[in-house]
Amino acid sequence: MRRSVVSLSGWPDPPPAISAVIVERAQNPSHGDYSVTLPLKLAKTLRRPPLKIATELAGAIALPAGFARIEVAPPGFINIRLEASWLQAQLDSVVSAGDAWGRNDLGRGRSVQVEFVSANPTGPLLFSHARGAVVGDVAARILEASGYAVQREYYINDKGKQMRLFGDSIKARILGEPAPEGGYSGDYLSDIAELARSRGEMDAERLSSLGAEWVQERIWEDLGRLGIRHDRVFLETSLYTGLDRETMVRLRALDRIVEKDGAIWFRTGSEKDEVLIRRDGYPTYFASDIFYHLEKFEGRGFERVIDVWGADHQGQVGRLKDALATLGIDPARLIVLMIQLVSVKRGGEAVRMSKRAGVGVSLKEMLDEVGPDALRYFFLLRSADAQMEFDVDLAKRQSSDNPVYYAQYAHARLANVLALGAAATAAPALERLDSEWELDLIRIMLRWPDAVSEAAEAIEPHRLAFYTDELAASVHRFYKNCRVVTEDEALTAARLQLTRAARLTLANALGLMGVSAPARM
RNA sequence: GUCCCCGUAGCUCAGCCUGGAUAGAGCACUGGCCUCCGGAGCCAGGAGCACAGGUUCAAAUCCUGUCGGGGACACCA
Repeated sequence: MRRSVVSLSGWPDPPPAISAVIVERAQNPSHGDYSVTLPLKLAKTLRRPPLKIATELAGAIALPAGFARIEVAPPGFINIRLEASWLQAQLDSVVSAGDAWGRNDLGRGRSVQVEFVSANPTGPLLFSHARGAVVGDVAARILEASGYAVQREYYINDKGKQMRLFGDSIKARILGEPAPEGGYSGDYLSDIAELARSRGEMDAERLSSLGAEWVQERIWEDLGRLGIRHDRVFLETSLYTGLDRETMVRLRALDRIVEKDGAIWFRTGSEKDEVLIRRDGYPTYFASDIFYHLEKFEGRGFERVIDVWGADHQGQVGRLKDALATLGIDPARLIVLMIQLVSVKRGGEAVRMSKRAGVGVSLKEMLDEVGPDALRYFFLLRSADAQMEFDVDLAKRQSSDNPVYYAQYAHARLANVLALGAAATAAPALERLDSEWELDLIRIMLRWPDAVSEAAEAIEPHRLAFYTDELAASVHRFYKNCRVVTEDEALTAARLQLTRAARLTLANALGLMGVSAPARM
C-alpha cells in the first residue's frame, strides 16, 4: 500500500488540505480512488470515536477539480473518488507519451551495474541458470526505464582449478578415458573433443581455452534467444595485475590482516576469520570478490551494484559487505539479489541438476520446448526469493494456455481492433467512456508508471508480470463488453482512443519484461 | 548447533518491507456464454493465511517461540 503522496505518479495530487496527512490509494475500487485512515489512528489520542473525526475531517475538505466526491465509511475511513472526466482526459496524454509512457526518473542518471549469469564457460547453461538470467535482465530493464545508467556485466572466473579440470576432462574424452576425479562429463565434451582432434590440439591448457571458447559461444547463443545481451565481460584474471596487491596492502594498513597456518586471513571482528590467500598462494573466492567489487565501486565508479547470485552463495553476502565497509565503501550500495533454487520435475520425478555431471535440463532444451516468451514470463510470475518448482511436462502441455498467452492475446485483440478502426475520423466523445469496464481499464492503466517505479525501488521484476496480468484481464473484459467499432462514430472514436492507450500500456509492459507483443498470433 | 529464504485454495503462486474495510490470480473441477471487432476469451460456483503466544482500535502483514521444507556455515567453486 502506497503511503507517500509524492509517489502517486501519473495521478493528480490529492486535495491539498489532506496532502499533509496520509493518503493511500484505495485497494478496493468500490472504496474510491484514495483512502485516508488517519481518523482511525487519531481516535485513541483524541479520545474520540474515529467515525466522528472522519466526518469532521471530510467536511472540512473542499474538493478541487477532478474529484467527484468524498465520503466517510465505518469504522473511520475517508474515501475520495476521482471524477470520470478526469480519468477519461488522461487517455490523450497516455497515447502521446508513446514509448515513454511509464518511464520515470527515479535514477536521475546515476550509474548502476547489474552483474548476472556469470556462469563459467565449462558447460552449457542449464535451465536453473535461466531464472537468474531473466531476473537480472529485467531488473536492468526496469532500472533503465527508471532513469538509471545501467551496465550489464558477465563475470568469468577464468583462473584456477575449474578451468584446469575442464581441460583435463576434454583431454580424457579425446583419449577415450574416463573423466578425472570431480571432472566434467557431459555429452558436449565429445563435440569439443571432436573439434580439438580436427585441430590436432592435445595440450590440456590449450584444450581448456578452446573448450571455454566453444562453450561461451553456446552461452551467448542461448542468452541471445532469451533476449539477453551483456555490455561487458569481466575476466577474473584482470584482477591480478596489481589491484590484488594494492587491496591487500590497504587491508593490512587497516589492521584487518592476520597470517597464520601459512595462509593470509581477513580479520572479521567476529570469532571466525576468513582466508584470503590460501597456503598454496592462490586467492580464495572471498578475496577475488573483494578485489572485484572494489574495482566496480572505486575503479569504475558505479554508484550502485546489483549482483544476481544463486541462493547457495548466501553466506558470502555478509562478509563481502563487511570487507567493503572496512575499505570505506557503503555496503548499502551493493545489492545482492538471491535467486532461490528452481527444482525441475519431469515425468512426476525430481530431476537432479548438476553442471559437472552434465545432467539436468539444459536451457537450450527448454527454449526449444516452451520458447523464450513463456520462459521469461514464467520466471517473472514468481518473486526471486521464493523457491519454485518447474514441471517440464506441464510447461510443454500448457504451452497454449500459459499466462503469457493471456497477455499477448489481449494485445493482439487490441491491435486487431485498431486495424479495423483505422479509417475512423470522427471526434472522440471521451465522456461516453463511462461503463465500469472502461473506467476500470483506465484506472489500471494509469497505475502503470507506479508499477514501474515500485518495481525499480524494490528491484522486484515479478511485480511487472502481476501488473500485466491484471491489465490483460481488464482488457479482455473491456473487449467482451464494449464493442469498439460501431455505427456510433463519436463513441467509436473514443473507444479507439482507449484501445490505443491500453495497447500501448500492454506493449510497454510486455516490452519491459522482454516479452514480445504480437499483433496477431 | 548458528544464520538466510520459504510455509496463503486440491496444485503453482501474489499480497508481508510501509498493519486497515468482505485475503487475490492462474491451473484443475462444475455450470453458463459465439445473429456482433479473434472463444488462446467472458460470466458464475466452492475452498485458504502451518501452529501458539504477544503488540495494536485493527495482524496474512510487526515481535517471540514451535513445527515443517530448502539453502548456507571449507585453505570448494
